Amino acid sequence: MEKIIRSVKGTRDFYPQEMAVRRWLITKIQQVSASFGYQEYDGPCLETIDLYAAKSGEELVKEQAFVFPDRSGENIALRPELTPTLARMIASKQNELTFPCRWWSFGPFWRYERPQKGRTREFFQWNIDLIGSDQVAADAELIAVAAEFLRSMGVRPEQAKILINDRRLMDAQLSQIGIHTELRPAILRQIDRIDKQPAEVWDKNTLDLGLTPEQLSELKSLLASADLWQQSPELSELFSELDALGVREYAAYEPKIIRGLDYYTGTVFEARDTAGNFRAILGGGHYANLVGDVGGKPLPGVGFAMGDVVILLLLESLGLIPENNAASEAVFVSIFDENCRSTSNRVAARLRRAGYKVFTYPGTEKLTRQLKYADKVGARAALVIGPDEIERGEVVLKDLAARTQLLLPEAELEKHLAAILAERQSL
RNA sequence: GUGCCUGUAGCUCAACGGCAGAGCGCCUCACUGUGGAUGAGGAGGUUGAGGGUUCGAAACCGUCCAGGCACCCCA
Repeated sequence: MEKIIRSVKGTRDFYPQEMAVRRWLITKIQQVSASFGYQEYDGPCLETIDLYAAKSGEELVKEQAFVFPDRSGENIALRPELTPTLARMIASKQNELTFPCRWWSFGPFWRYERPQKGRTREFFQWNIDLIGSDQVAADAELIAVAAEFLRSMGVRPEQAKILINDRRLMDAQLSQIGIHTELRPAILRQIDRIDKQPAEVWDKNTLDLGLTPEQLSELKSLLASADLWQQSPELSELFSELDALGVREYAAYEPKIIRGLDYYTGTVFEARDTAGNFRAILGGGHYANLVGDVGGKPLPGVGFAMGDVVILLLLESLGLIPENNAASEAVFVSIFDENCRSTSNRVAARLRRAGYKVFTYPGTEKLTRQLKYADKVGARAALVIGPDEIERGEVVLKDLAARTQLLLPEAELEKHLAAILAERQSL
């Protein structure tokens, strides 16, 4: 093995094959976002550490952000999430924007974490937010966006579900059990990890937080209550909205969903594969005041984020990633010999101007090699233009997939090419 | 940051203290003005790195690097 300088831990190389998949994912995200009237935006990848100081979970910034001093000594962070940037962008134009804003973004993020399945140090994330509305309808809309996205990827409701809860409901329920206000945040965090710890360990840890055995028992029956949402007017309305939006089948109530980030104040949700093979596909919720820490008038909203890693793992496991190959609709023009090169180039140029994707061979190696090359890179069609064809003004058009070929006048080339490529479209 | 598992040819893996191998892929040829196939040859490894134990290490031991699994946290 030669000494090759290693890539940075937790980063991924996107070769054309992987890049085509990423491009496909971005296209789907763009289409779904636009179909709900959302506009694309982006912020810088570099931010001052101060932006994150007051917001986010503390651990997210202190332990999971890539932070380094720039040449002037200022501490710069590679953005670990987009929400603080969004808050700043909204706050600084708060008086000129028209609310509610519907914004989405897709870009790279970095977190200094231990890489493992579904988690890398550099990842791409779709962020989408509806800002400036406190209505249940806004929460429902974002969940519908998530559901329609899953649908557009070919993921069926029995394969992945959006699990929904409401922090206000949980808070009220904890209060009813008699859990004191100061204790509730810790209990909520504990609820969030109930499926990650063995039952006895979780019980013990929960008791250690200060619950009585009776409260623990009540808490556990609370978390097993699939009908709890019916006690929440907001959730009742939410599920009814989801029904009208045609995405009810993707949604499910789940009292264990809390979400880690502090700024969620109402509806919280995350999408998970029903087989339980992967971590959360996406997560989000309702916040009471996006711009609270950045200054500006209180502004509620709802949004979610989806990383590229888990969704691609899921799609891969479900066989839902299409074959993507940039060359698959391209035409290969072979170069028979030096004397024929100019004719081949002329034909190639003409086809490009007609809108086809056309590539040639750099040298004049024998046809076997050239056609093998065309086949391996996945070209859809190939042309052979030798001395005999040139003399008669003809070309040989090969359908590489069908393994057939036609000898035809050069003038009829476009007509036949269009037929071959149309045939591919219909597959 | 903590614990556990793994690292052998381009890829997937075998060899488990005694000569480092297979399948696939790659290259050449049969092949002539024609790509899936078939056949015949061929190239390719300091066994992740650098130490130790041993007559002898891919294998055993500790260190580092990387990947995976769980925790933490989260997309």
